[in-house]
Amino acid sequence: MDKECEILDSFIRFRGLRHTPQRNVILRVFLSAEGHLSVEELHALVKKQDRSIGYTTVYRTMKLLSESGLADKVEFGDGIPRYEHKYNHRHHDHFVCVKCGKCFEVAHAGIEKLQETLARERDFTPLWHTMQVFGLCKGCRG
Amino acid sequence: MDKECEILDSFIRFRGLRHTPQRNVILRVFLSAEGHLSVEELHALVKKQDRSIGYTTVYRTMKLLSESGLADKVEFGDGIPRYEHKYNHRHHDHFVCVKCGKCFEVAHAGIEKLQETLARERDFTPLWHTMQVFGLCKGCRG
DNA sequence: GCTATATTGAAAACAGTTTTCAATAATGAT
DNA sequence: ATCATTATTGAAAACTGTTTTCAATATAGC
Repeated sequence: MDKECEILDSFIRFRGLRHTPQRNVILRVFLSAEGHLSVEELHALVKKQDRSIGYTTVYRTMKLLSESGLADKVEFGDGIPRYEHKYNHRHHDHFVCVKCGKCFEVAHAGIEKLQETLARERDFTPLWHTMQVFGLCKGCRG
Repeated sequence: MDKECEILDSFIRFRGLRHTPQRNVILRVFLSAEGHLSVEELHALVKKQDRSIGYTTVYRTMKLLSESGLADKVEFGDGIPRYEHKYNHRHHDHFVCVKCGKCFEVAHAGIEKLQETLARERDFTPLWHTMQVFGLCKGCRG
């Protein structure tokens, strides 16, 4: 968490932006929360720390965290973007249960390799990718 | 195209819905268009055939085409869902150029296999998946 | 043709996000 | 510390893509 604060810190300095208590609160709340959070969920958590922080500021700050490489915006096809931690987290794909909504993260070098190969065959330079597998988790299959 | 009309036809009958000229026009326009079309783009094409058809009807009809298995809704991360042909088209992944927006379709059995394996290892029953690789195409790399 | 009701298009409502704007607050210079 | 500059904030308004509402219309079965 110290490291992440430092990253935001230098990003803010680099861009000529300013430190604010709101940004600190939002970063802290985001980092201490697990899983994939929508802006709405994040705002609800943030308000528990400081009810005066508006959702506009959460939107703006999450954009900032994305740009600084601390957060990653992911989409699971329900139209609601969510944010997950990015710093110190290897890239992974998502297995989403269509019944309970739970989401498993899967990192596998083979997939990345295969994508690289397919891209190269088509003279395409891959920069990043997203993959979601939708299905039923163990508990929901019965 | 005859086959697709037949599919919509029986889907409409099966569901107790009704045939309308609007639905026919929209299906025809969708089938004769190439690539990945947003509702807005589709509506523009449809209006060339019949200016009285509203965008609401295009939304409703595309939902119908999806449900009947003729169309597939795909998302490329820019927040604008697009539709592509589904009937007689094998599942494929998308390579999207982040500069020019062009989109290549890639079908590869290896990826599906790998996904199956990973899913099974996690006691997860995969139903469908989407994968997008973002990068630079040959022309845009220079 | 007649009836029941699905469909239509326009407008309104809606949801999530972004912009606007006046008030506030952080930063660097003094 | 004080001041001047200007980034930031929160609320409200605007915006965008989509869905719902509703009265008018059109379809399908009798």
